[in-house]
Amino acid sequence: MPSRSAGVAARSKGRIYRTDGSCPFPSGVGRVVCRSARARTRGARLRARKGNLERPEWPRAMVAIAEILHGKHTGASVELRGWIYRTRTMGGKAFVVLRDATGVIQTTIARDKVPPEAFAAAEKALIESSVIVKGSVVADKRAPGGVEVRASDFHVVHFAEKYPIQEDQSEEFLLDVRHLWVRSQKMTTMFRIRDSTFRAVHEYFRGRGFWEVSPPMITPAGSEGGSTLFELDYFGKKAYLTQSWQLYAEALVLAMEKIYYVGPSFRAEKSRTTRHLTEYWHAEMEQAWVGMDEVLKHAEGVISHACQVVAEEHPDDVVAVGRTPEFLKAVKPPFERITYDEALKRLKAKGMELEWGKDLRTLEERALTEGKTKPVVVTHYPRVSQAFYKAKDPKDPELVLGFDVIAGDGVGEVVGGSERETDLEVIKKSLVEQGEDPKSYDWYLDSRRYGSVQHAGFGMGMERLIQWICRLDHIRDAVPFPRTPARFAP
RNA sequence: GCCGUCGUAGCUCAGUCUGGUAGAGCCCCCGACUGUUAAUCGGGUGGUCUGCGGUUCGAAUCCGCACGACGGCGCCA
Repeated sequence: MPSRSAGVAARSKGRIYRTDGSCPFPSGVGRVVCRSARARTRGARLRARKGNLERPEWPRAMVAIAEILHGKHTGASVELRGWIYRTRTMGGKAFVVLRDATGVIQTTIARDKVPPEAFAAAEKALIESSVIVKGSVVADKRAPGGVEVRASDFHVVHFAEKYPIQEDQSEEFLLDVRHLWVRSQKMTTMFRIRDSTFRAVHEYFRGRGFWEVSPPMITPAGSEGGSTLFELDYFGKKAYLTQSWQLYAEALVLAMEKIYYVGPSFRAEKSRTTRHLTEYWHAEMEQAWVGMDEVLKHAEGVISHACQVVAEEHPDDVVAVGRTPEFLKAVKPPFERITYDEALKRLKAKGMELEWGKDLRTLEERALTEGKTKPVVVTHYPRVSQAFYKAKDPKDPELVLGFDVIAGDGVGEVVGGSERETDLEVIKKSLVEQGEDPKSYDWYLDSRRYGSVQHAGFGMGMERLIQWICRLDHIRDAVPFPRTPARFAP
C-alpha cells in the first residue's frame, strides 16, 4: 500500500509538474497553448499552485487514508494528500473531511495549532479542493469512523471552484456530471470491486491454461442473427463494431484450444432497462475437445472465483454495497442446475404459464432466482430462436446444448454459453432458417471444413456480474462512463 | 419497437387543476460560534419557468407541435 501511494505521487510529479521549466506537451503547438493558458485569468493561481508544490518542506505523500482507518498509524505523525469531501467550520476549529482513492477521514484544524494562513485556507477551501495535511492520528469517539487527523499544517494545492454536486441529486443530473460523480464514494467503492473482479477473471483463466487472445473490434458482419450492430464507415464500406468474439473464437480455438478474452462488446439495441448497456465488457472463453458440461463448470468457477477475490480484498466495500463477505464466499460450485423443461414446471407451480419454446423473460428469471443466494443455471433450451452455432442435443433434436447462468436481485442472465454445432450442413441449414446467407459466413464455416472438433464456450457480462456483486439498482453504475441508448456523453 | 412520467435559480423542488409583477430549502458570499457528523444561527447574491407557435388585455399556468431526459416491457450478456 505505501508503495502504491508513493507511485501515484511520483507519477503526478512527472506528468504535470516539471521542475526543469519544460512544457509537458511534446509539440510546439502544445507549448504555445500551455503558455497562453497561464497568461489568462487563472495564471496567477496556476503559478502559485506550481510554486507551492515545489516547496521542499512538503515531502511527497506517504499515507493512504485506508491505512489510518485500519489503525495502522494511530499515534503517529502523518502527511495526507487528498480532496476535500466535506467541510464544517465553527469558530476556532475547522473540520475538513478528506478523501483519497482509498477512503474518507476527518481532519481537524484548530486556529491555535496551525499557522494563520493554514487556518485561513482551511476555512476558505471549497469541496473538492486538493489539499495536503500534516498532523497526528488520534483515536477519538467524536470523530466519524472513530479516528481523525489533527492538523499541524494544512496546505491547499488547488482551490476548487464551487462544486456542482451536493446532496440530493437527481439521477439525470448525476449522469450529466458523471466526470465528477466518479469521485463519489458510491463510484469509488464500485471501482475497487470492479478492479478485483476483472483481475479475478484473468487469474481464473490464466491459472487453468487458457491463452488470452484478441479478436477484432471492427467486423464485416454480426454473429447473432437478430442483434443490432453499430455501423461505421470503413473507407466507404460498411463495417460494424463487434458484439461478440464468437466467430473469431471458433477460428482461434482450433489454433490454441483453450482461449479467453475480456474486452468491449457493442449492441445497438434500444434496450431501456436496468441491465443493458450499448457498450459493455464481455468476458468470453472457448475450449476445444470439450462439451457443455465442462465449460459450464468454468462458468461457475469463474463467477465463484470473482466472488472469493472481491470478498477477500475488499470486505469493507462489500459491506458498504449491502452484501457481506460471507455471502460472496458462499458462492461456490456447483450452482443449482435445472433444464428449461424443469424451469417451466417450476414457473407453472408459481402460477406462471410460459409457452414452450419462448425464452425466459425478466419476470420468469426473477421468479426462478427468488430466495436463491447463488445464481441458477438453466440448460437445454428449445432450439427455436437460438443462435445458429449452438449444438443440437443428440438426445432431443428440439433442444440445444446451451445454458444460461441467471443471477438474482433482478440482474438476470449473467452468462450465456453452449456447446457449438460441428456439422457444416446443420449450421448452413440453421443460417438459412434464420434468414442469413451462408456465403457471408464462408470464412467462419472453414472451421467446420478443416479439422472440426467438439468445442464449447460462453460469454459473461462483466457489468452484470459486478451489478450483482454490488447489488446495484442499475447496470450503468457498474462502469465509469456508461453508454446507453439515450446517452453517450460525457 | 411499445407503454408511462417529467422538464421552473448551480442543485432538489413548490407554484400549473382555478391565467394577474417568480417562491422555498441546499450551494455560494458576508457575519457569529473551539467537537462538528448532510453542524447550527442571522443576513445577502442568484431566473431565456426546455424551445417554437397559438388563445387571451395578460401565459410558468390553457391548447398544439418539437426537443431532451428518466422509468417499465421486449431483445440480449
